[in-house]
Amino acid sequence: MAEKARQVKDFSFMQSTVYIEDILNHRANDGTEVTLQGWLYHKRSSGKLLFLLVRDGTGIMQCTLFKPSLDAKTVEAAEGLSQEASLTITGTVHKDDRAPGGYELQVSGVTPMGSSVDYPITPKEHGPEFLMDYRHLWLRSKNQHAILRIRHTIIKAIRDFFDNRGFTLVDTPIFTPAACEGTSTLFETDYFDTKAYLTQSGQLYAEAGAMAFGKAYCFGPTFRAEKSKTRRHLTEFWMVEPEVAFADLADNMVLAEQFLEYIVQTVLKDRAEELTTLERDTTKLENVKAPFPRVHYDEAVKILKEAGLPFEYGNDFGAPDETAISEKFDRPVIIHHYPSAVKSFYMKRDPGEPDKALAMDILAPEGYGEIVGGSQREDDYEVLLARIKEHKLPAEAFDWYLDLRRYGTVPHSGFGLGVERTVAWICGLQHVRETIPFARMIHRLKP
RNA sequence: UGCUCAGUAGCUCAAUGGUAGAGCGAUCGGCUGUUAACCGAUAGGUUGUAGGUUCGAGCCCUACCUGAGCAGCCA
Repeated sequence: MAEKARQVKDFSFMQSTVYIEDILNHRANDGTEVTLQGWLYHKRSSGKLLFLLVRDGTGIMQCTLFKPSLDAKTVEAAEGLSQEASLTITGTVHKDDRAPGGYELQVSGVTPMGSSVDYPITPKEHGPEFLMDYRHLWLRSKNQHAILRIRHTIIKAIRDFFDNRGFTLVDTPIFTPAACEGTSTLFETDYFDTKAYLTQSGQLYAEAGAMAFGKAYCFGPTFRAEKSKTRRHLTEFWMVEPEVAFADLADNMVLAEQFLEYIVQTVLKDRAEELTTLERDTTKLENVKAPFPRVHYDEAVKILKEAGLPFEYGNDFGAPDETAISEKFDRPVIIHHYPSAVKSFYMKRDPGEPDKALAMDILAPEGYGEIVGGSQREDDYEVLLARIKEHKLPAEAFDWYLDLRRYGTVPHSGFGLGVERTVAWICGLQHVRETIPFARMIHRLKP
């Protein structure tokens, strides 16, 4: 703890202010006078006592005023504060078990800053639609703090994982000249009198990165214009896509399972408090350790048949199918060798099973569905060109992509992980809309 | 786009076809230890829109608007 305190001190840049987390983490001593700057979270009174709950983004501190021992002006200022009004408050730190967090501030002075009249979000219940309308204010509440801090940790874990393994970050473009996969509906924009589309995947560019750096990854927003209205879909979401030269499907699966294990174990270690706030049952997350079960498509179909689900061999799995399969396992499950017909043009087919692609998806437990999709890529120029034509894609748009096969082609593999679905799963949320600060959905472009 | 459901006070919700209500929030008052405090009072409504049935519609019917859940698409 002392080590941590020193570290924070060294990086401090706010000379005049103490943060609430400093007090709660015992970095400010009992009996010292401090000044906090923050917002009023809640107010309660009991006769001559006034309790102000002040938040500053790092924590919540109960501030206590005994009215008779303060001047009238200070009391008036404190009583005039409403929910989410901003303030500067000075007082003495006291350890008190009756205070939430074990510490409170015995107030000597209050200076109101910005007023807050009729703050829309009250401490009681609200519906999701109302809260999403006030998302810019909803971010101030406790559960949203927990979710977005976990998101922050997941994103940091993603970067650390690849950075520590010698991957190079290759940022891929958001404006693209054509569909990456040719399937999804894309957002179209006017680009100096020609059409450009918002990217639905950085993968093709990440492949160029892998041929340049051996191990590369891209990480950025992606866009899908499908009119999806489910708890698993956003029109704008973040995806990380590693791509590795000389890696085959088996290597790809090992990378993906180690990656997911690292993310989940990092969150369990660094965000235990936030998971408690969200009342997440962490026993199911503790299981997330490699190796994950590997299930061939044919086996997965057998599981569905045994479960009595109506499923036609050769189709891709629907959401209820994915749930049924994932329920059979206590950790994420890797499904591989999907029928080539239901997968993208760039996925290499297995020479031993020509109707199957060297593809793999990872299904998260507890019904959270597909969080990873990946494959070994087609590395043969002629085959890839034929596949582009089969899918009726404009070959001229892919000339640069074909160059990757023309000049020193190698076997290579990669996958994409959806950040919001991962956050929803780890946090145990019902809907991905809370996993990103400002969600974009078919009926939501604001705030 | 299809199926299902919903729309009543600022918010969350009640109200057999028969006088539109509660809790929270707001405002005022009370209480020296509150923990989503508690107690008392006050204000707050064109029941999503338009039409229809009926002596009478928040409730029944039709259309429309808005949104949600599920499906498809996918991460």
